[in-house]
Amino acid sequence: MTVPVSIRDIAQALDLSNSTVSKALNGYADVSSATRELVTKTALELGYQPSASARNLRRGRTDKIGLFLNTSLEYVVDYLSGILPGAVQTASGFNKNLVIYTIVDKDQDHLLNVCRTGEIDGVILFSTHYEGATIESLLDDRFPFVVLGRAIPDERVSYLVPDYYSGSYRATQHLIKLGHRRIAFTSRPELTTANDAHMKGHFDALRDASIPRADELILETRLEPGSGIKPAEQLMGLHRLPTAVRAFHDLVAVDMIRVFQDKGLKVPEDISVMGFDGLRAGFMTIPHISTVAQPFDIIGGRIMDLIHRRITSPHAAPLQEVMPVELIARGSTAAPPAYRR
Amino acid sequence: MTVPVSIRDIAQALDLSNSTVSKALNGYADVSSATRELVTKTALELGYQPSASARNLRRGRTDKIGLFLNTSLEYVVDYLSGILPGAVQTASGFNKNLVIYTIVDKDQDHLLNVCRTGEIDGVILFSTHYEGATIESLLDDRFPFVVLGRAIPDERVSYLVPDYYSGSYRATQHLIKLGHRRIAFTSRPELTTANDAHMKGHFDALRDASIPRADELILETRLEPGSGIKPAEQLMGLHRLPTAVRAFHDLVAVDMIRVFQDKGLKVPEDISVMGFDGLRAGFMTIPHISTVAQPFDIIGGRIMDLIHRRITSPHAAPLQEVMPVELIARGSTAAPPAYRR
DNA sequence: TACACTATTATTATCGTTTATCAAGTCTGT
DNA sequence: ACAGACTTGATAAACGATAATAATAGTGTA
Repeated sequence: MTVPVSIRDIAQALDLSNSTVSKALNGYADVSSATRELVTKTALELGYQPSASARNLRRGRTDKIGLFLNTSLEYVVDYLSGILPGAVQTASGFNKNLVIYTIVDKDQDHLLNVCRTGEIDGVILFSTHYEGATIESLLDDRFPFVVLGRAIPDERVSYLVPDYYSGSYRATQHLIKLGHRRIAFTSRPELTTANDAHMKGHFDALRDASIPRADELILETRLEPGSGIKPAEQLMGLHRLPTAVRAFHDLVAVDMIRVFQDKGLKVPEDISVMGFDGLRAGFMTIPHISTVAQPFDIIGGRIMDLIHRRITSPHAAPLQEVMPVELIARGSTAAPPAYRR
Repeated sequence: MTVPVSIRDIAQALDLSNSTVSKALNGYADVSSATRELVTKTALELGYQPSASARNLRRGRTDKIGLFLNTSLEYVVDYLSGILPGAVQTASGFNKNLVIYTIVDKDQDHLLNVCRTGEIDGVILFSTHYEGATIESLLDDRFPFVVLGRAIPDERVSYLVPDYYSGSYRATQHLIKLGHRRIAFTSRPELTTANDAHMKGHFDALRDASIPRADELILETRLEPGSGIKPAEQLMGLHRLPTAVRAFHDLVAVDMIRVFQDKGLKVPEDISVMGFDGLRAGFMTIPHISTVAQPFDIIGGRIMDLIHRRITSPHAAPLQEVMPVELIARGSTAAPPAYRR
């Protein structure tokens, strides 16, 4: 059993040609049911399993979907954890498996090289891992890919994106309904489409409530760990504190809450903090973070559907989907303090 | 670019044989530096990437490590999420990647079949996914594997296991130090080695504090979602409630806290709840769960080290390692209520 | 001049499948 | 009885890389 049994072993055992054995095992018609039965029986007896490498080489596919993970970005790790069960579950329904590669910084060459080795049939691109040129290259190669978390204004690409605009609108609206009028916002300018939608949702909600826009309340943040600390400190330095903050995502909210609490502010009594995405990290603070949750369980399966579609019907029009999000009020948001309202 | 460029294309372009090209690219000595340079240059120009399937077939390995995930077990998903960053990070250091397969129930045939196709070079077995016979089969096949989370009393197998005994001892000791003497315990009899260690740690701690053992306080639980509900309800039915409970793992603790709070009990004022494992789920309740944390970041990398070692030096003695765990007191444990002490 | 030796490149077999093409045998129908 | 169709199976050519072996040219030495 140590040395793997090949199709040839079965053929020799039964004095057949290996093509016949192959056909018998793969359900071709031009094999008598008698031989087929014989072949399957001995295949089972010998513990035969077709060599994946040989089969892949011949068939020109591997039935594997790739996904690149930048392990230094806590945000991405959390996000991946959320979609993983749905993704692998759905993939296995297609007889496909998920391969997880590491990517350092935005090593596009590495990503493209992996795709070109043919070790995966398609790739899921996290919005934070690729650049425009990469998409062009993949399109050139006609390599199947889908983008997760960013809307690409190009009809040739398939993507799945949460409804940033509506989520952002409702998040700010939630704060306004609680009575807030001085609401800070953290943005990530380099993530253009997501950021634009966030901003637009926020400002539309303000406008609809006739709240004037205050530039001092717009701060920048990044995706790296600890990226909520600086903007929180900046806010603390304002002569007049906002009564609520919209964090760009839950990890930023976690950082901000820690900073506020360290400085003696109570959340939500003194200041409300609203997160985004619905990461598990939103539960790590006390109080838990009010947020706009992406439906991770659905997203995982759906992104797999999309990539599977790209692979199996490359000529079908790419799908571009917007996922509805859900506002979840937890403990980090409440009415503003009376004295500062 | 659409059609992949093979080693033969380079050979033809330079009027060389493909073996020379192969050698040039793989750093063999018997190639003149002039040709080597020429080859690498045109390889780059043509965007050549060696076919993974062809290479795998010829080399007899794939540089992939497999891991099976039962997506219906929240516990396992949480655990995997915890070790994932460290695992893929370390794997990429060995030039290996992680493939995630789904497993339904304990489909051992599926697991073994995947191993026999040769699509992975080794496999990481979660303690919850395999059976004794599987280990025997893998040993027969001489297929590299390591077990995560269970101590196998067999010198031929490599495993990595948290220090259940010491962790359990310290968890109970922590409660005793807070003043508890009536401490309930939930066990999972079917997980023999882990359970035995848990039990022994618990009872040793009780013995060392001269606390008599009370059988009514030992309850059974399972791994499935919601498995903490039943034991919590059983406890509520006792004529005399314990002042503290040791949950078998954090998810059980989450369930129990919910049940207690639903019934009007305050945690930790009325009853303390101690978790185990240090899953992220421990943060989902208010208060956060006191627990004994496994060092997930280290475990992920270390389990990769172990499987890598099995693969590269199959004749070296298998390593069996016990990971130190850390007691983390959060909000779910406190002194017992005075009136029930 | 002949031979050994080195350095470099070519030839060819091989990994284990799948599949296009062929060949042989069995029926069917006129 | 024989052409033609229909079954069933065999042969051999890929897939693209690697590696063992062979071949060639060039150099040095007796």
